[in-house]
Amino acid sequence: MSKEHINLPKTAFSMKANLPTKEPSLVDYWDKINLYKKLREENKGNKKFVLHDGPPYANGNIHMGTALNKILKDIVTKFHQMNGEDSAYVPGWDCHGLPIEWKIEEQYKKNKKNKNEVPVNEFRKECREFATKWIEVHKKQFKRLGVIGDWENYYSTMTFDAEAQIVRELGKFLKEGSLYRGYKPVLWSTVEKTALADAEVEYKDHKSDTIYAAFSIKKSKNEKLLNSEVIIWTTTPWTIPANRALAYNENLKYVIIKIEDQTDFKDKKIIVAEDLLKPLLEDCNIKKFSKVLTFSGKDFKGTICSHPLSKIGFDYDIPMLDANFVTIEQGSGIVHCAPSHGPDDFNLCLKNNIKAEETVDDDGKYTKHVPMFEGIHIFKANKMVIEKLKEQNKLLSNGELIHSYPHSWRSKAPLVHRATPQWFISMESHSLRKKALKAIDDTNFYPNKGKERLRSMIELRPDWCVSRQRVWGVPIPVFLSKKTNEVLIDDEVTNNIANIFEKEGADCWFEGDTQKFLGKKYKSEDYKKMTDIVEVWFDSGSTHAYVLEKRKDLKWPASMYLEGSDQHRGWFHSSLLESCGTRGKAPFESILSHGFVVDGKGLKMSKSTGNVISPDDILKKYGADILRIWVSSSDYAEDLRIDYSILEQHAEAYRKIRNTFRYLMGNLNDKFSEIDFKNVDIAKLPELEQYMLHKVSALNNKFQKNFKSYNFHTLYKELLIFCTVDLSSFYFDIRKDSLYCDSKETKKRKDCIIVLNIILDCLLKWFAPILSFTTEEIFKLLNENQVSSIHLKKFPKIPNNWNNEIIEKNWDKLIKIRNAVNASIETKRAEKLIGSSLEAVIKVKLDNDYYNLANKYDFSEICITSGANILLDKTSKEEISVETFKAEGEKCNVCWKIRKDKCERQRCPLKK
RNA sequence: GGGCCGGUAGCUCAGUUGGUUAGAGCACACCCUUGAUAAGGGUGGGGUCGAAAGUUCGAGUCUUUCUCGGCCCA
Repeated sequence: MSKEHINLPKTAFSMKANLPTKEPSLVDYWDKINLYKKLREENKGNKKFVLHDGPPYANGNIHMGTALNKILKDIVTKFHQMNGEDSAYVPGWDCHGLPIEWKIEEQYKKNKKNKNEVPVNEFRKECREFATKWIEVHKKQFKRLGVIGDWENYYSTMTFDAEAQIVRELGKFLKEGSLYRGYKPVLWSTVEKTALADAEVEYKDHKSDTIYAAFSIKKSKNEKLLNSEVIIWTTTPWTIPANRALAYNENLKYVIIKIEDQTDFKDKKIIVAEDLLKPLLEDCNIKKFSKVLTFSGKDFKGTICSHPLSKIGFDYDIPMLDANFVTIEQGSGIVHCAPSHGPDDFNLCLKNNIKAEETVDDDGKYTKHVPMFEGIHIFKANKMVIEKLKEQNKLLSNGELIHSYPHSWRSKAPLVHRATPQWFISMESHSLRKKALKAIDDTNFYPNKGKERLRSMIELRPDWCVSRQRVWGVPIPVFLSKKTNEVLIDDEVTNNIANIFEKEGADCWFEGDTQKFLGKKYKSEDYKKMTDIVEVWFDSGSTHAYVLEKRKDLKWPASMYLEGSDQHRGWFHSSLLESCGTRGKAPFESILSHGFVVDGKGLKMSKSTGNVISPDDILKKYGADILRIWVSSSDYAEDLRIDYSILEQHAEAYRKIRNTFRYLMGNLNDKFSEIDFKNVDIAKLPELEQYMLHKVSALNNKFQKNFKSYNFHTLYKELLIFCTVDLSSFYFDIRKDSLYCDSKETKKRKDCIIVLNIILDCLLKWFAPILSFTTEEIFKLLNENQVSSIHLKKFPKIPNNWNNEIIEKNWDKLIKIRNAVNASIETKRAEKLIGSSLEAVIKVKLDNDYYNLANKYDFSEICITSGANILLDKTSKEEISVETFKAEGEKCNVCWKIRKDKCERQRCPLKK
């Protein structure tokens, strides 16, 4: 019997995927048919779902984190799209800011160019070109991942309309009065000559000089303290010249000891916290001493010291102030305060009417306010300070300490706190904090823990410093009166500036003509133009204003913001504050945050560890669909592990899914016919088919549930299990007989074909948001003449009557019998009695319950054996017991069953 | 250093309000098949639930401490 007489599967859908070569042509196809535009046209008027893209920084190739983020966004967008919503996605880029500026400066250094000699706008132009270049690179890389979006009309923070709107937004804070000019120590880089944002600071080990220095007590209400020296410890000796106060904690106990060693301090009385005496004695190598007095910190009240360098120009009163930030963790229990060089110091001094002044300039050199040290760089001053203290007999000891210290993320240079004039948005003056906390309450978080995370940050954060002393960004559009030094607040001016920016871009701010910004109302010679720029978090925090509000295809607020969990302090945070400050509400209805990509062991990826995998590596080796499976199958609420063995595993799962599709298509001979689900006469189908449709219905319910809660990894797993367990090893295996051997006209086979069509249809749609390439490859094969896309389709609507719990219950039991049969067959197979299950005949003994159900079914079909006997066994204690025998007779060349008589099929070659 | 989150089979994940011998898929091993064939089917092994202590009749689940990892902050 030749094989032409049976219907073997035939399909053009290859088993081997070849994704790395096939996928790029599908990207081209989506471009060619202009898929994004089609999606918008076909969904016009539908309920909008807007996932607002958090702009990646236009700098450098994408990494796994970016890929994860973009794929997740694309999956969410596609799910909503196929759910029947108008799910617009407009990608954007963050362009201003220090990293790009730094890149250009690096190029200058290479070419021996001096930044200060280059006109500002020439420099800005280069920054703009740099960002533009990377946007194009990113665009290609994102599209390669299968991300569908409005790539032609993307947004960026550096377009003229964005720059203009940022000015308008800032103007709202200015007008309201919550934007104020303050004077605060900020973390300052003397290398980049700028204040740094929190996000721009890295903490790493640094070797610092440490000193124990002595401040003589000048005046005290407590006579016992007189003639003693207060000891302070610091890791920044260079701040001693800026010292204006000492801080103690009134809850601590202090002790006066008299030093008896033969040193400069012989016979001197020093004061330290009692709990820190022991380590201090060791550090300072003090062997002989006597305790003079123990007293409470409260006794310091009103005490005035003199500066240790008082005899050489530092003739200040140094008051002792109570502060609870003083602890016994390290040091001496008394902290030296330089209000210009530390936030705690600054606040304490401010409270006590001690003003911070400019003690260090932009470059890190002491100013004229610091006698003796003027012009010296602070990082070179430690030695001098130590020397001078020694000369003045005020240095108890000195040493070195390696500790965690803030550094610039770009230059890696150590940072300092430096008091500078800065622009702040107040958290309190107009209840910004309160509004933001309320807005968090009104937002849905996926996962829920994000809510607490954002809330605790908003609760604690200080006023928002929005100014930077750099050039690549949006200028802070403010004028100060030369006479009064007051800020000019006039809507007309702000709007005028914005309108000019809209036409010319923000570059014109740095050109000579100041009058054009002031208009006719004010004279340029009366006003000073500010040169600070707006920090980039304000730029990106305002995207909702110049993207969501401005574009007709989008909506405000966004349906969702979706970013890595670090953005609780970043974009989620700044967008929330900006929007609450200007609109009183959050610019998002929900926030989805995902964890970080780590290696297979859960460690963070880094060049030095050598565990970095780039998206490009994966695309070349596996293809984007494997990467997309990795994204969907991982729990994004936690960190996501990736390495080649994990990818290999997902590639294996992909092969199973691909083969499931291949089997479906093969048996349909690539002729897919769209079935109208509503019109399926389900009652007329065989029960197995009814059961499969019930499975489809149940899966659909899970699918909907998991999609709505954004539980993609559960959703994917359900789909995968359906393919492997329900289809491949069960339904396909059983129906192989009918599909291959029955003639195409038989009802049984036709009914099966209907179900195969339905399953193919559903699986294709369900998988489309995840396996965007593979489902499109299949869709194109099945619809050769159509200029369409699987991504234009909607999820299937499953009729309610497909759900059939009675059949489910029954078949769960039948499958239990089937499993028992398989186990029995396996024992005979191990004994080498039989090979294929078709060589077996089974005898199944069942208890009453099982028998009443099972005797209506043909178990040779369900278990794929050549014969089956179902018997009632009232005596046995077991519900199910199975015996397997070797089938006797001849093998039918068509159905491969072994039997003594002719089978029911007409083509059976066996004689009667 | 502080805050938050997390650690369940080799991998990805389930494990309801504490309640029988801790589950699934994949991977692995062995067997079968050669009419889904670089496929398919069957059977099976594999976990002191990060560690320790505690609460309890009973802990993967609650408490404490430790440890490892991640993010954020200093």
